[in-house]
Amino acid sequence: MLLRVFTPVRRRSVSDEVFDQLKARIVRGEMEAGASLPSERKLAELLGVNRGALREALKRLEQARLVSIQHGGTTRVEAFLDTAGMDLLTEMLFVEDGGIDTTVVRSVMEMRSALAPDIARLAALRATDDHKDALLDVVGQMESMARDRAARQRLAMTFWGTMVAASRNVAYRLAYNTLNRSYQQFFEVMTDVLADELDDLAAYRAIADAIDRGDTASAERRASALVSKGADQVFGLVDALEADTTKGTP
Amino acid sequence: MLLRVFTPVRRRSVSDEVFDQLKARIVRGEMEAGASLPSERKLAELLGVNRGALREALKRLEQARLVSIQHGGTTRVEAFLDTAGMDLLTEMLFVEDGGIDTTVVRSVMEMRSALAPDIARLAALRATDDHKDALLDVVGQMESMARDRAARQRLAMTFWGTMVAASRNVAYRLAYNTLNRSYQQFFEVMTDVLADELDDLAAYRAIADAIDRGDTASAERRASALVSKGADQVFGLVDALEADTTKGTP
DNA sequence: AGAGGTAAACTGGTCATACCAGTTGTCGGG
DNA sequence: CCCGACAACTGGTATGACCAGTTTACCTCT
Repeated sequence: MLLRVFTPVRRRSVSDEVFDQLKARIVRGEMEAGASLPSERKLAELLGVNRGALREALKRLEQARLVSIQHGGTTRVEAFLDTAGMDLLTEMLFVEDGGIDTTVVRSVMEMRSALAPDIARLAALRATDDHKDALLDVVGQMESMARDRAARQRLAMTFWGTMVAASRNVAYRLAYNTLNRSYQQFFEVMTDVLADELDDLAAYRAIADAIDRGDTASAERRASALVSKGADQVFGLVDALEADTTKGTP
Repeated sequence: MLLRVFTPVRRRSVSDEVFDQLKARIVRGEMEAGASLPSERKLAELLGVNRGALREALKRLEQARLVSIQHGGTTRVEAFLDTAGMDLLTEMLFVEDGGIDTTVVRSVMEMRSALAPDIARLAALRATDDHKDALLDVVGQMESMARDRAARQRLAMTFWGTMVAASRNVAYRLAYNTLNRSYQQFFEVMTDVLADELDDLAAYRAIADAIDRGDTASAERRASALVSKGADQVFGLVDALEADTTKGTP
């Protein structure tokens, strides 16, 4: 962790700031779906920014399908649960006061559990020799770092990244990019939470071997078992957190 | 189809046009990853647009993670397969001359097949009474339109939308929004392609019933069987298309 | 009084221009 | 040869004007 003592100063531009602020307000339900935003001129004045900077933010909100803009009409808030894409997951992970939304964490882990087995199956079906070599190599590295779980965690990310590439499924690959991004926000915490999964070196080896010999059934089964370990741990954790929360606010 | 005789004139703004053009060029590989774009001033002049309009497009490309912008530095093309989100699927579906990319279609259907069973399982686990009623109602409507497949296809979309909502998994819900959007671009074609699936009214009924009584195993199994029907048809079609293509260009 | 149409007053969309704020490279002095 | 200051880039922000749609209110005609 010595590498991260100094957090890089992230200079945030005005339009980024505006985008994040409006996005947060919409996702937290402070502006209900269907409601009209103030006109660009008024909103820019309210926020104390230039109209151009505001427009950059609004166009991005439109692309994220959080608002819909109509030339001549007003800009309205969308029902984002029915329109937005997975990119919103990282925003929804956090609740107002810095806490995390356990239902979102559970959702992400459920999706991971559903996708990983099929990714492994397809990888066994379609992996090129390069992919196979890369997988076996990564697993070898993991085995050589049996005592450093955090290092293996980073290698596991490489492992799954290679798996997704080997599956040759572009939908999985793009979904993985987004899921991975939300995962990285909890990277340090996950080192302990996913201990059972990360310590199961035999499973990673078995998956790589199965893919190497094109054994789809075995790859699928082993991958399912592996990610279930981490998922079960996370489910237990979020269940406990939810029990605490409901108990704490009677 | 009488309702759609007149296609609404979709006035496209300058910044939308620029965004689409640059996005297409990047996705088609005409600008390789890591390459620098011309400066905003030059690019605006090349495109014949104002710098502000160009910036709106560039900020959207950055949000889609197709480019990375650095204050003071140059704007560079990203390796979008490793960065972009699922929203890019709709763009990648189409190849330069208007044809479709069969590998993308296959990817989407594979993802659908992987997610649908788990969505059904979770729906059986978590559906509220309102969700159950809505599902049973939709299935009832489908059964009453046994002869109009296109109408049932629209109802099937409602069915799955309700299923996803009932699963209470926000990751599935957001992914569904994106997948559904790409699906709707082929809506008319799919009426025939998915005939086997859409005609299996008993399956929809079985799933709704299983969810109504909280039978997770049955819901999962029936959903898996149902979507497999459509997937198999699509796989057969794209396999044939690919065989034609490779044969046509020796 | 009601229906119709027209104009004014909104809304977002585009533009030109200037300047601020970073980064990069170059050139001169130590 | 090293190093620091200064151009000359780059993107970021701001102002103000005008274009292009939509909505509304009012006025006219039936």
